[in-house]
Amino acid sequence: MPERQDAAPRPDGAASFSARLIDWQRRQGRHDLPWQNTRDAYRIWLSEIMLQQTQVGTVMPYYERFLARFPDISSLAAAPIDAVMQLWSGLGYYSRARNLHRAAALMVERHAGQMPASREAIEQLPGIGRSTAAAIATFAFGAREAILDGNVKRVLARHQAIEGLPASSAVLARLWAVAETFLPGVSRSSEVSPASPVSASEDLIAYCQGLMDLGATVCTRARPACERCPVAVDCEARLQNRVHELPTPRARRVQPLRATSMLVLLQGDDVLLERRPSTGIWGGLWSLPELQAGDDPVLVARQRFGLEVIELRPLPRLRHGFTHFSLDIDPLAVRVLGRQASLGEPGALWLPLAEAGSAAVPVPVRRILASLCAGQSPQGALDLPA
DNA sequence: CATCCGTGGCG
DNA sequence: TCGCCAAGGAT
Repeated sequence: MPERQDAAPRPDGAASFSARLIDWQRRQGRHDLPWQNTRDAYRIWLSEIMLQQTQVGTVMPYYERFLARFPDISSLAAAPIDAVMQLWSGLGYYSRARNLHRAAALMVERHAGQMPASREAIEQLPGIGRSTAAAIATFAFGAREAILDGNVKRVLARHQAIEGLPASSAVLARLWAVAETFLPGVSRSSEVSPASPVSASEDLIAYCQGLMDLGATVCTRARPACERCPVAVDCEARLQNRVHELPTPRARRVQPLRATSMLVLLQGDDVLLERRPSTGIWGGLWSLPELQAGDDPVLVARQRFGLEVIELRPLPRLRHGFTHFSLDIDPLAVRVLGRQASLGEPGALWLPLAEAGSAAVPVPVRRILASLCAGQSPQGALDLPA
């Protein structure tokens, strides 16, 4: 199987896919994102993890905060997990943060606190799959590795007119094969700019970045700008007038609606948070105790937490959307006494209401706490709008 | 291999 | 308002 089918100039005189993409990236690509213009494997790794299933604009403030608090692998490895989760709170997919923390510790233990340099070794770390490992190896070490994220899948599926669900194994295998075939050749830098040859690793970095930039800014899902695309002349989807139908969209399904009730247990200025299990939704985050349908909040407060209820007030319902279901949350503010009875209970924590919203909590809990904080009276009564 | 895991932006 | 999904990986 020819590894570099595309590396040579095409018979029709057009430059290769990679040469056109590299040239485009240098002229039209993104060059000033916070995680660019560095070869620091830690910074690149952190950005790649945050950017998984998350858009650039969302990531930026989280990235800056995280880097300021944990500037390198060893500081991250030494941090308590709650400090890591707190900086991830609101970003979603919280297993990414737990795996990041685990991987940092593994690198301290096994790799002298350094990111290993090969794609294969990087891929052994938790939370890092083939594509993320390839991106880190490329950007940090100038490796020649194919990436295949959502942007690249869309670009390649269109350019090669590959039908079928990109998540299916057959289509995925074809996309990986194309991604490898299109990699720049080992010594083709002179093709791009003969007057000022650049190193092969710089070409590889520009190619990798260019694939993602093209998907993010030109070959977008809706309304792609084919007139600005450097590989439009031989894009099969465009030639067949099928750009809008590729890649094949996922079959949609009805999203279930679930419901829960959350207890906001208040004593003095403090609210009770519970640590969620490390698996499942909001894994490892702190949250409000949940009430099963039909549970009596007075009994739950007494039996589960040893607290006596003084006052109850339902708060407005929130609907929170996830990728695969929606959740209606009915918060119930409860003023209680008897807090010492629950001291020492593992996985429970009293925090000042004003601070709890900035702890490692999921977004809807932060919203509940914020609304309560805004309506809190100095005496500590549940002074809330009816 | 299909499902699960968050949140926010956008058409 | 609502469906879609974004620099994916683990199970």
